[in-house]
Amino acid sequence: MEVDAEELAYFRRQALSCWYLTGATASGKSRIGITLARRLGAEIISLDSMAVYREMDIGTSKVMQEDRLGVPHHMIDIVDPSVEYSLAQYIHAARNKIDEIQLRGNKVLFVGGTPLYLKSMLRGIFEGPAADKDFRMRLLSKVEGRASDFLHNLLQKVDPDSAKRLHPNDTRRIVRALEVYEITGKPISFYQKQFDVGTDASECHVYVLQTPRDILYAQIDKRVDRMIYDGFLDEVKKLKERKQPISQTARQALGYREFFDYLDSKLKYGEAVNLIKQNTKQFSKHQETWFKSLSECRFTSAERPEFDIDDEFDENDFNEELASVVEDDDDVDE
RNA sequence: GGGGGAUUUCCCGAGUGGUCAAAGGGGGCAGACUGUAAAUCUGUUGUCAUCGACUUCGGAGGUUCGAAUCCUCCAUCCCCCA
Repeated sequence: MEVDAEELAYFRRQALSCWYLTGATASGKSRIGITLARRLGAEIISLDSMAVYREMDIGTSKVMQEDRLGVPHHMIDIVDPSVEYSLAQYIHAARNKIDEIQLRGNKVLFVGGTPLYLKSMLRGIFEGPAADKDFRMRLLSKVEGRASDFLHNLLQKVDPDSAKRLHPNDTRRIVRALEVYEITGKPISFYQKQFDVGTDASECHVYVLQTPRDILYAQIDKRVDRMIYDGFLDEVKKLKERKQPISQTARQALGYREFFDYLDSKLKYGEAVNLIKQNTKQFSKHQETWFKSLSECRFTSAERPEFDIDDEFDENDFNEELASVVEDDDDVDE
């Protein structure tokens, strides 16, 4: 369970050999990504915590096969919605994909907007224990009727560093920290600290598409309306009617959780739709905060993206092709 | 036409004489974040400003040392009786 420095270095090198295209939701990553991938001769690995789920297409804005213009996409539709997919599973699978693609002689372009996955790809993940449901149940059953800082106090005893770092109300992280300590005998802070060192943006290819807030918000509204027009609610109904219920993780995806609440009569239809828009905007802000905090990121306008590609890359060709792709996309008939 | 109830800071909503720039929630703004992450958690949110000062609780007056809170009139909305 020790962190192997050599292994860490290997994965860093591997991660930095890839390209990354990210940005807030609805900033146009997918379209630009396909064009960029073609320029680079890259295959795309989706960097998205929800696109891994099958049967969740509309609400996750998956790029459908016919729109991929021949660029292979990976890490999409790889698990059943009943599965609790996790960060670590993603990272392990993505690393294998990188090897696979590079062995084929292709480059790798990550495209997606899950910032935690981005950070974990770039900086690594510790080989800690998986979530332990039983442990968590046992722990939480002890909490009943205790003071609100009960868990925090427990953590204070075994892992003061983490206790200091975590707010007493941050139950989720406190539980995880206790869990790691319980299983490994070592504080989670011991494992985590080596991943706080970033790489300078000039040494990697991590591009963040930026859109002015008001424009982005308008795009979000438009996109949500489009999803609904495309049958988003039916998609959610089907998920609700499955014999095998969808996982907690999948259920909390934006748009899905609001429509589930609508279907459970906890929200009126209009309320649900407005909430989807609002929550999506909040999410985009959250993403923005993440990107700002990562030293690896280079920011470029989503309107006219610029990438640092040396070999015979023609910016004009790129923009032209990009324009044609975007055009195809936007014909929303009522 | 008569009787009753409302009007609070961006929104909802507490507050019935001082401890009120005004609870709580939402939204906004900012931040954290490594096995649930499209999740979760935190800070902040009248104005200017260092203490502090100034302007706010539909409007206008009044009572009081002191009012979002009491009185009068006006405006708007709601309910009940005609």
